[in-house]
Amino acid sequence: MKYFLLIDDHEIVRSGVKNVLQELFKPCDIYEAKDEKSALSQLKARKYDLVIMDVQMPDTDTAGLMEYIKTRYSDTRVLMFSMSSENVYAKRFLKAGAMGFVSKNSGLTELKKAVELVLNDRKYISETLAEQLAGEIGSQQPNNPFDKLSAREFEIANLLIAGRSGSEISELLSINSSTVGTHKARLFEKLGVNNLPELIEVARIYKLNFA
Amino acid sequence: MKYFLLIDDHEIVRSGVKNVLQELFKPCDIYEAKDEKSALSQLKARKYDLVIMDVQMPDTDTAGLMEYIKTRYSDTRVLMFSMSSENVYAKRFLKAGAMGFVSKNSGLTELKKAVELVLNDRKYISETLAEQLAGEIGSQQPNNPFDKLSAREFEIANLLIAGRSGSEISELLSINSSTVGTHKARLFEKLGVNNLPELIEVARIYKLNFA
DNA sequence: CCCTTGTGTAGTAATTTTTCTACATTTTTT
DNA sequence: AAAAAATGTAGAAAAATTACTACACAAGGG
Repeated sequence: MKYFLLIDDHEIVRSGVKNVLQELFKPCDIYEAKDEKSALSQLKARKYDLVIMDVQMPDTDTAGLMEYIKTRYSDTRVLMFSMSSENVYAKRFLKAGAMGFVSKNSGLTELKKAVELVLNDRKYISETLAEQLAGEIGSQQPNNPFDKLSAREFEIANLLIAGRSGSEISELLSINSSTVGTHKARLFEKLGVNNLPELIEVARIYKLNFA
Repeated sequence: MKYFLLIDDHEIVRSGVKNVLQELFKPCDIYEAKDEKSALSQLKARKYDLVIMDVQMPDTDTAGLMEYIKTRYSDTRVLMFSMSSENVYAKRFLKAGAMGFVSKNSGLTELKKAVELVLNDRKYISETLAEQLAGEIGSQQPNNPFDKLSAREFEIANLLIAGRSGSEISELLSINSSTVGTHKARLFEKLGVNNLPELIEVARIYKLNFA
């Protein structure tokens, strides 16, 4: 008999995941929590084989909650689940001890696979994510991707986030605007983002203090 | 026998909604579409009593799709479904002819109620939304600056926030990129912002959801 | 020490975006 | 209904950004 805990603020999503699990593991108990508070009390109530948690929930520090579960209930596996395809989240949670990461795009088949693997104490990550992570994980990577930036790149990242245009930055720093472009491309590459909103998102995730 | 069509890019959500519908209407046929293309072909294949569609799907002009359904299949009711709790979308889609609007937060009970009402050709809006709508009627001015945007501007604002470039938007909406530029300038003006980060910030403040 | 890698810097060409202007429709106001 | 304002659309020109490519120099590893 398997025990599951679903932590997600959307009842409809919980319902969807629940059906998948019930179909997969005929005899199983599935508990639900719609916020941090109920998650905590559910965790206290019994032991779980697997916790499936949404990465983004309002008013909830999901990263913190995950780490709490890992320390407090170390033999409970955690599978993170995201409605957004942001791999940015994935890296962070995997490093923090999650056993797997499933993004919304990855349909039911993938969810099933992930659950099965994780229950067998094997990690699960999607193929595309695996590729991106290859080499990165294990090696001593800074936990904050902004640490990978050079001083100049970091400076420019901040200005970009503050809404400055390339030409403004070029003037402000007295360098050619092509140079700004080069720095921008390199920092985007290092952070694994493709556009400004993504940069802002990553900055937010890592609590980069920008004015 | 009722015929339903679920249009949502998340398989898990479709699965969740499907279960609710099957439970409510024992004999019913539920078809699914994960994108615009399959939605169109499913629509052509048979008549539906109700289409339930997610407001935000990648590479899909959901507003356009909804209007298409309303003109092409006028007796098919459309219930919009949103992963975000925001009324901003609701008002727009209701105005454009949707029979109801359910946000993801509003659990299964509310979804059921909405489906039942709409199938009886009655409109559905959530209580909280009704309150806000009522409040705005009294206090002439909109409490959300995004209400000042036209449908097109709003659409483009969302795409911009989602990280789409002008040229991508121009392709998606099949309009000239100059047109996108014009809309962008006008919506920036209306919202009083000067650049993308500011737009994102305003959107965040007013809890405009974006994927 | 030399060689590889990372960083700061630009030039040029190709694209994209911005600015301005314009105009036909809607929509609103009077 | 007539007039005025807002909207959706785009063309042309100007400006900015991106994509490459290149190169000097500093730091680190062998």
